[in-house]
Amino acid sequence: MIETHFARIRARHALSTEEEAAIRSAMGTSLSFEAHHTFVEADTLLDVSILIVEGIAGRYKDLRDGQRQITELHVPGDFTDLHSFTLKRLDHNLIALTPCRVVLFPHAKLAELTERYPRIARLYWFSTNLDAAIHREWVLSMGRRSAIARTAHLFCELQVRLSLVGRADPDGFDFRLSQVDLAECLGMTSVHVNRSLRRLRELGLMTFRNGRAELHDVPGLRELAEFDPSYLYLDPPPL
Amino acid sequence: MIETHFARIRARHALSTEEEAAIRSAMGTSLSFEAHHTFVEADTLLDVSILIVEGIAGRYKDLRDGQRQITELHVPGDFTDLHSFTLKRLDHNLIALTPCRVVLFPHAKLAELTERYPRIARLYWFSTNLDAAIHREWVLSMGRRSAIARTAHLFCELQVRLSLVGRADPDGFDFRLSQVDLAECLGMTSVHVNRSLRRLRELGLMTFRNGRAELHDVPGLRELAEFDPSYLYLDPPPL
DNA sequence: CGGATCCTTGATGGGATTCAATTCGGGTGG
DNA sequence: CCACCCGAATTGAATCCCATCAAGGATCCG
Repeated sequence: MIETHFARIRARHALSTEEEAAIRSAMGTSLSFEAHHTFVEADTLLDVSILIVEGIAGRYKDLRDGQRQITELHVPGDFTDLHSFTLKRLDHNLIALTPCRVVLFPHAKLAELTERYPRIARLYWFSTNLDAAIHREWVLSMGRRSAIARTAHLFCELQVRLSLVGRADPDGFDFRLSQVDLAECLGMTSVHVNRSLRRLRELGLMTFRNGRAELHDVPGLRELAEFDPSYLYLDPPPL
Repeated sequence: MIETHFARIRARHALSTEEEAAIRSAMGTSLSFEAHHTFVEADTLLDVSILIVEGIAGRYKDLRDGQRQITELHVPGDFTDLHSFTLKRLDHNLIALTPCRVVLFPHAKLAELTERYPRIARLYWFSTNLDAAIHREWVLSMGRRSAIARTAHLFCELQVRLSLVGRADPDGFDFRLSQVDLAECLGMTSVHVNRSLRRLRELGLMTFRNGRAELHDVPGLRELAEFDPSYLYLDPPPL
């Protein structure tokens, strides 16, 4: 059920079967959310962290006038809010962008787990630091990349992250978000997302249609986006 | 010497004198950096984390054409790269934006410290999660706030963070960055930073000149920026 | 088949960049 | 003491990327 979680960890660090069993024993309730359901609201006190088993979720913040910014996407195997273990409440909301199945990890169990296994504590600390690295790359995208490069970069990132958990091929992946959702990730309007996607299609780099991304020219896409996967820490020294 | 660090921690959590002493005992060498010196380069293997004693530092990434994006600013009392303790190398560079005095904390000492004092481990985990929260707010700024609101927001954030360590009054603070530096924080050109600052001055909200920010109307500034300090977690439940 | 939702495209406008020139302030040395 | 210089700040003009506004088209589903 949470094999994707172990795949994600093992893409970066060794994990013993004992550690794997310990993590399993910290699992709590399973739940499902419909698409577009905000399942955690900012400022709510939390006593569980949520792991995605299936589906795509996002962290987002709104401005008064209704403008929304998604600050990170989550794929199967990701904790959406492991950081709530130390923060206790979140500064953002969590939404299911597609139908999602999740597993809850009670903070009390995580406390036991991380105290008994300091190495797991470090692995999970690493995991939240990886989220921060993704945030930094998004700050760079928003601040300095053009709309088309930013769009390309997002798909490059997703291709890598989804591959780790067996949800992408080298040349494409299912991704059932609307162009409005993408716009909220990319800090632009859905109209301009549409034009950027058209441009990427015309350049022969990729198509995104009917909830599926086809990457026709990954090197070209990465070149345009200046995508360097090192921020995803796929080859870290042992922890 | 690292009183600002304890002030920063105690603004959010209790810290016993024993814990304080333990942290002190993990201190290593002191160093000074000149302004504009990049003191950590991306992808270098690190075995120390760096605490700022005096000065302003920044995390930044560059694109090929030389465009630079600063993804976070650091003030006295901050670790610039506590996350290198689990990441081992960084996905970004660290630069002294003003002359800086720092203290090194060897990772070996941090490992001892966090294993002996699990609560300190949680406090430091919290600290890196706070960096991520700041990143998220910057993503929102870059993606959805106008140039003037983004500029105002940055000064609101700095006023709060500097106040915690006694480096700001309610109505202003020293801040010896150039408009080019600000542009690299804000994802815009220095020309437009200049125009945004003029607008803020004309609106009677703040002035920034000669390395000093004067906040004439903090409520007005916060209103314009839609600044809500909750992402800085100044009132978290006990850890 | 009608309605909802999402996608697509065109026309127009505006906020930010780009390019360029001028001013300002702080040093430095003749 | 002042001419000179240099980096930083300031301002104007032209341009461009992206947003806004608006209208049609596609797809799906009850």
